[in-house]
Amino acid sequence: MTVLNLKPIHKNRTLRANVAEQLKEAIISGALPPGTKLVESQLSALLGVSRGPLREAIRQLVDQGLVESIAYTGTYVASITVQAIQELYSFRTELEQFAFKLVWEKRADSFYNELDLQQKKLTKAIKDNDHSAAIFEELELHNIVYKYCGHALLQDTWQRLRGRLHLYFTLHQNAHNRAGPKINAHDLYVELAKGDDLNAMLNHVSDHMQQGYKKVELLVSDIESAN
Amino acid sequence: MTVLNLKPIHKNRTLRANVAEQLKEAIISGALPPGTKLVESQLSALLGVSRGPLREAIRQLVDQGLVESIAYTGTYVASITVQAIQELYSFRTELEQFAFKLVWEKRADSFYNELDLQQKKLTKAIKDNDHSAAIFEELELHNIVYKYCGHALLQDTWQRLRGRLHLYFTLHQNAHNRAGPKINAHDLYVELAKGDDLNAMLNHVSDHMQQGYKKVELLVSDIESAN
DNA sequence: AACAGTAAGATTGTTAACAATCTTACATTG
DNA sequence: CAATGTAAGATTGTTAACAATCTTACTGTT
Repeated sequence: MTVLNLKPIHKNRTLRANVAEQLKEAIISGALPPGTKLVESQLSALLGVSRGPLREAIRQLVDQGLVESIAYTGTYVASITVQAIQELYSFRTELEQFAFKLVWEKRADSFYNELDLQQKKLTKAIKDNDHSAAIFEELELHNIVYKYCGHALLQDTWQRLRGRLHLYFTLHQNAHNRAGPKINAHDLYVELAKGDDLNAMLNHVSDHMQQGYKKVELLVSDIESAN
Repeated sequence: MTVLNLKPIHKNRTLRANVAEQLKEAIISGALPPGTKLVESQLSALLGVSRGPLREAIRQLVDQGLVESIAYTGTYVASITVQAIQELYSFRTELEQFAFKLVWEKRADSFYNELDLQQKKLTKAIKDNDHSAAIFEELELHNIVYKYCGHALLQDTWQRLRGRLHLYFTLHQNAHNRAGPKINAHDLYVELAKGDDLNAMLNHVSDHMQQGYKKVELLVSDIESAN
């Protein structure tokens, strides 16, 4: 039999999964801002779904840290705190450094090609002024190293953070009305990821994250002044 | 008003939470071995609970990696694979090193005291030949650094791994019919955690984890030979 | 005998009604 | 008027019946 490339079947067909996907999208796109109360009866009516699968979907988002739940009281889109942002960035630094350490000796052409391809997608989104796409493509670029390092647990953990990270980016962008990723911000990242100096890469990850944090720091001041 | 020390109220009172707790206990204690099919109707009857909250509890365990779910087909207690064990140990090494880096400058008497206290509990459990308690107390000892490092996201991630780790320990113990943690295995760990040499601590964490992995390696061969 | 088709049973997914809890507004009391 | 008690409404938690899907065993065909 010749090689047969079949597309994966979308076994996403449970309502629970669809609802979770839509809710997540609504949150990370900023349509449901932090603090918004998620009333089950309203949402289930809105989505044309009963409360059972909706509740299961909400629980999933709780586990991803995108919503917070208080028993018998309500679930709310997760609020942003200074500490949460700091933690996310510091933790993410560790994860991505670990990922590069793992992937370093395993890198191959497919890895390099995907980096280049993804960088092009990111650049295009920025040039097109498509802020929303730019955020997605930036996360996709960082996703590559996790995908290739072959560590399922690490990738899982990264995916869990990714939603919150996306939300922060979106909020920052909405608050300051432009300012997606800069056009050349990832040139060095890709360069080093294809290069021979692991330590340089690790240091850059650290720097890159700190720069990212500085960017979101503006959001932090907004939050503090809002209290 | 004088200082008022009230115990936290057990807001664990939703069935979902209670069921999740009991199911988790049943799994990590080995009562429900890997591969066991969790039939909702059976479990709900057994627990005297309807399927709604039971399903929500099961979803929670899925997110913790303790059970695996296939839509319309069934949920099963997570199987053990060599890769999963390796990943867990390598990832845990990174997490705990990060935790020690964070806590190092913040350490205070309460931290040292808790280490000593917990080491005593662990030693007692081992002396009493209470294997199950020894596993718990060992995990509690490692839990301390996560508790004191003040990084909620890190602690959360650790908690998520802890269940699976507990399960591996239990399985290993059941398979080889003794061999909880050795009586002095954590002396150096506590010593270094109270000492002044961060690098020595980080190296020891790495060694300690590798020793732990070696121990569970026996379990690995059991798995492989079972296939 | 091997294979495809099919129907019965079991199990998960979903729904809608019911129960428990919380919040809010209002009345009561000192 | 402040503080406490109370009742109404809203919302989450729970249940049990119904629908969709999968598995398995059986039948028939080649």
